[in-house]
Amino acid sequence: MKLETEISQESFKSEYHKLLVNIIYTSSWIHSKIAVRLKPHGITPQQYNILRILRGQYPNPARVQLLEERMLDRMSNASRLVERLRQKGLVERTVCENDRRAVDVIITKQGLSLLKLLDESEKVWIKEFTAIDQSEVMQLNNLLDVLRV
Amino acid sequence: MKLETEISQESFKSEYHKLLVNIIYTSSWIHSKIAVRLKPHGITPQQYNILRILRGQYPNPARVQLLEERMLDRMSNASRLVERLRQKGLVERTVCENDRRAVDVIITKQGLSLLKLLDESEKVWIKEFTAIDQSEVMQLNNLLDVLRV
DNA sequence: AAACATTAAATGTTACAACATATAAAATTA
DNA sequence: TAATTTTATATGTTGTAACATTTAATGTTT
Repeated sequence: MKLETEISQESFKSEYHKLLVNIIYTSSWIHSKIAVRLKPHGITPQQYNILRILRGQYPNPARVQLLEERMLDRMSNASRLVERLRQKGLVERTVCENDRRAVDVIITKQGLSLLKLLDESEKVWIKEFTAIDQSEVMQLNNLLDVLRV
Repeated sequence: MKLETEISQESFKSEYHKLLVNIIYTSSWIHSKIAVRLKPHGITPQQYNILRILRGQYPNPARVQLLEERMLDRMSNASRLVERLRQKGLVERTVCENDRRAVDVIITKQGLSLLKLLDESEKVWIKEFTAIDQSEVMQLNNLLDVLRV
């Protein structure tokens, strides 16, 4: 749907100005759709992001540092997110043997089976995007990569 | 820059999967650039968003409800944002005469001149996006509108 | 008009982002 | 080796998102 309609703004100073708003708006649109899909499973998009990074490393552990580097939103809250996931039994934390400052985080069996469940729901969900075809998606990906210099 | 490099993820299940991540990542990239630009002026991106909506209505006031509808992030925190802006002297709140449940919010002279200042800094900032040309920006805008069915 | 429903805004709660600071362990240097 | 610096993580604080509930005013119904 046209951005102008969705946020009731008649015009933008330029197509560049519109693009910035369009990307932020679309991101928040996608984010909320993902949040709704995750909600019945008791995790948030940020926690989901962490779990997927951990699955990518499995069966090796990942340090908090690595999680921070790969998260979509930069910050130093990874240790708090890990703690919440630990309380839910989805990850385990062990102080690293050779470097006792570091913490090894590993996804549990329970975490892995939750992700498996969510893979299925994602498969169904992603089919919603039928309005846009494969070549247009590739164009979008390329243009976004160009935008971020 | 290529998304895969930026978040150290070698591959995606599909271009569609990549697109979702790409949009969220790019949005957070833009958001943080805006936040940095606003910081010296003591306001946040959300407060900036509210001020611009109010300027669009000026010299008429806007109700909290209208702000909520037009904000990029949906929620019911508009009244708290307005309160923060009021404390900074950037907006004024008056209980509406004909409907005493409603609140009229109007941007102050001080708010308007802050926006004027920020318009200048935006002009400079937006020139950073030279990697992408006008026609590509229009393509991106159209594709994002198509994506959001 | 009194009872009930609706509406506009405010407030409460949990999780998170961004940023600053603290803590403890390891690495480096004097 | 003792002192200093760096590194890895944790914690504290402010502002916000998402969601639920509350409060007060207005509308509607009987």
